[in-house]
Amino acid sequence: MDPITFYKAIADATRLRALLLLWHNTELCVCDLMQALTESQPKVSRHLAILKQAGLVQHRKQGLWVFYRLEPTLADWAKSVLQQTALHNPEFIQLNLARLTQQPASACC
Amino acid sequence: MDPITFYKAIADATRLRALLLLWHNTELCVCDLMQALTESQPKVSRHLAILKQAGLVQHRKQGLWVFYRLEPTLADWAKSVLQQTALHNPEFIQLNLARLTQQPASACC
DNA sequence: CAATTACATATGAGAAAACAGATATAGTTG
DNA sequence: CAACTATATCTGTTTTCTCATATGTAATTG
Repeated sequence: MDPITFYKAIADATRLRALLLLWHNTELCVCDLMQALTESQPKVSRHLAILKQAGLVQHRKQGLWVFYRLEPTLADWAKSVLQQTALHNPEFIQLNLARLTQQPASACC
Repeated sequence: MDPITFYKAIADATRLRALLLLWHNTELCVCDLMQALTESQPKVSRHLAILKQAGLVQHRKQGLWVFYRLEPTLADWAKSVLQQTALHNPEFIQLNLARLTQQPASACC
């Protein structure tokens, strides 16, 4: 994993929030993320595509919807960076996490 | 330290390389970095200004030249991120480090 | 079963904004 | 004045957003 590719990918609030939500929840569909991030569908979809392109997430299609999760083969140092970020910046995703747990996972679909 | 500010700052090859060089060498002047990075003076200077603006480095003026070092009060998680990056991506700064040690520190000034 | 409708997601186009680089120049210090 | 560093300006590139539309799948209807 090239560090610049990695850092460019996470140097955006929408993308970093999405990643940290996936760090907390292992698997989320696009509509979950739309709700948690309160962002439009095309915006979320596009940013997820960027994360996938960069090799940070993988996706799985199930019927009508698509579930994303962190790329399990992500380099350990990159995982560690995400973990540090998640653990020491709780306020950064607090609201988004709350919006997620208001609804049981994937209740939107 | 806001994570987006931090990651935007390091999501650039020149800036990340400069930071990692400072991680290895504690203190370097602009001309050291110019040599190690083989980049123009205005380019190095401008990127250092961005790093300083983001709170990642501090600088000290001594006579004619300016020495930069990592901001010592940088949040621990951010330091940890830089460390992970430095330790697990040796090839990323290998050449730059070599160019640095060819000359004794600040031999350029 | 065929056709239609509804739904979730992805993508394309175009405009606006942020960014990076080069050259020239300005400060500052000795 | 000479050396080192910072900044201004212009230019070309990259990002990002929004709106509209396409794709693919499920459910419904006749």
